[in-house]
Amino acid sequence: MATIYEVSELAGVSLATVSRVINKSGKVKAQTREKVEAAMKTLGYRPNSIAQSLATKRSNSVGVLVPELHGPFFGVVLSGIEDELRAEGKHVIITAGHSDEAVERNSIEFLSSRNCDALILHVYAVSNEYIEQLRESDIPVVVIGRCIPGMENNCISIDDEYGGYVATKTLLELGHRQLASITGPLWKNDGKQRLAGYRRALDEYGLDFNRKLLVEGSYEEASGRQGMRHLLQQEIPFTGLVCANDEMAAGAIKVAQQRGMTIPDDLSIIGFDNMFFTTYMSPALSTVHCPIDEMGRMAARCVLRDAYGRTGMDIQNRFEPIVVRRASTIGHG
Amino acid sequence: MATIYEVSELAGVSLATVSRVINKSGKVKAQTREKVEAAMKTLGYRPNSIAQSLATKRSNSVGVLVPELHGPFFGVVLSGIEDELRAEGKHVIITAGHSDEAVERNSIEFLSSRNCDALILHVYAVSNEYIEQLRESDIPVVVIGRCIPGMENNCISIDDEYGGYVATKTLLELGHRQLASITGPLWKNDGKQRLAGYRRALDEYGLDFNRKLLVEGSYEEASGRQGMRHLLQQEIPFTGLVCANDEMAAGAIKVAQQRGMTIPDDLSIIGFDNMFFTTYMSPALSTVHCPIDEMGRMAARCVLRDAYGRTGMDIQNRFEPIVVRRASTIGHG
DNA sequence: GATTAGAATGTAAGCGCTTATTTCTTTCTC
DNA sequence: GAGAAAGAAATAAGCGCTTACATTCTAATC
Repeated sequence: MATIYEVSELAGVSLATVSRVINKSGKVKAQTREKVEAAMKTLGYRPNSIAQSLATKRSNSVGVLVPELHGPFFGVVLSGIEDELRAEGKHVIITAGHSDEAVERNSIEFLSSRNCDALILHVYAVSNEYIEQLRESDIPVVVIGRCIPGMENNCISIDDEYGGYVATKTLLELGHRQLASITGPLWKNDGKQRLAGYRRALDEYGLDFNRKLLVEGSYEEASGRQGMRHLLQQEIPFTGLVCANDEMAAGAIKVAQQRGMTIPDDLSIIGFDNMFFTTYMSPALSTVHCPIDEMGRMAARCVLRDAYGRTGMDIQNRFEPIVVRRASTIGHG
Repeated sequence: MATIYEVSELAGVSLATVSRVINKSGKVKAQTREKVEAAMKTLGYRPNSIAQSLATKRSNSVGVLVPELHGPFFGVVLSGIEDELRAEGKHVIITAGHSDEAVERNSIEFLSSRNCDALILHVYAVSNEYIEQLRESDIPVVVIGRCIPGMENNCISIDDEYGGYVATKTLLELGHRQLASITGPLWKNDGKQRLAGYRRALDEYGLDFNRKLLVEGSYEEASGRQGMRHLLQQEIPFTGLVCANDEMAAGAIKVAQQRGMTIPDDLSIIGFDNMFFTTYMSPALSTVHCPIDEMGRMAARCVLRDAYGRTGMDIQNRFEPIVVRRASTIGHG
């Protein structure tokens, strides 16, 4: 690969001048610019961005840490991020944290030693303190899916409590009074919040919260199946089921149907996330829509603002989920 | 961030020595190594990998280009790649090519100017020649989902023709004789190949290929719905449907069910890819399994071999799809 | 035509690290 | 204990680029 030196030689100008035309910085006569451009072209020159980074202390890359790369959720987030960042010529370096504290920390160090200009973190295990500390270190950080007090402007989150609330309320308004729920992992903030919303809605309707009609899941389809089996075993009748995400709802439906139940006639079910596959299911799943693509974009914009000094961008930090009613829920009584 | 210089100062040794302990290269007395390590620790030193890259001409990062970041398919591929590469301390830089020639080329240049040590490409629009040329340029390239003659060792692909063939044969063996198909985009190689397999199976059973029972889809769910509507309009009876991917199969099932058909009693449907959501559907979708996670891993291993000189790895370049029978297919006649 | 402000270009010192080469220490042999 | 060989550490030259500062042009002014 040709270097800037060869270009300067061929064009008969100094390194500095070549650099100026590359970066469109400083003044350079049209005529010399053309000479330089011609030389770059004949040499097939492309600036070495590693060298640029070293000299400018900007890597033009932002590190992204998500729990998993596969699965329907994070792809969408990444997609939003990449789109927005790429348009500004920034690179995206990705790693997976696997919701494990050690792996998450390790990934973060990995990314920062790579001189990322900023970090976008969707983490579960690492503490708020750790993140605050990181932020003080110098590198701009934006957090997805968590709202850390004191750094609201750098967090992109969704109101999970409210989501749990409206999901539950939807069933309640349909007349259901005996509800069950398969929650997310309760050590994860979103799982906890969604459950809190569930309970608030029950409270509001003056209904007792029955511990036996609650199972803690893991957000995976298998745990939805398992949870459903467990609920059925209780032999306590229920006509509505609130699941903390769509995959678990899918699992629950599967089990219900295997047991000969008809959804929604025998049981109304609502999920959470509004993943693309919810419409493929039969019945199509009612769920709570989360604008995750949008959240990814917003995270990218925060980075643009904090690390690259862009201004005047529309940034929304907090999102409100909305219910999407489909065929898996129906009126009762 | 502390630099190597500060470390050398604090430890009272030269830069070279510090570098040696960082890289575990060359001989260094245990005693001095400890001094250096202590200094690194008290300074919280982490090597600047940009500078390392510049000096070694290795960026320790590999560029990955996939058609899309969202969607159930590529996340899995990425996951396999990241897993394998990360374990070796390599970074993954991702971009999306959106199956558009200009965007794909642009992405590739973007990645190579970033001094990636290798490229993993899952492209649709760019030509084989372009890739061959790229490869000659100097940077190791591995291609997913395409088998380019002459660079078989750097391609990870699946036998789509065979996949189309066995999918179709599955229905045929179940006794279906009137088949329809919703294909992938026929300008994409995989779409074309799957269709070829479909036709081969028909041939083998001495069945005529009826153009009217063939619709070209786009791999998206909507096009599955549309395709199904179109097929139904032909008013030619068919009892089996082969879809070139699972999403279109989901769309087709949706429409069939809306029209009051029962799957699989009225129509057996088979998909392709074996995406995770196929088991969420009712009936669960029969499909053709493609080991895409595995393919991602293999691509990563090729990179490890070609760019980082690792040896003795198990690498499989060509994969064979296998049918997974579920509830959406049933015997006929 | 001398003066000079401003534009255009050049010079050279880094950015933080690696590594070939050189220099200084040990250790060992006879 | 001299000399050779091996081992440990230091020196210094880059890697390809940016940029503050210095220098040289250019053209406008009187």
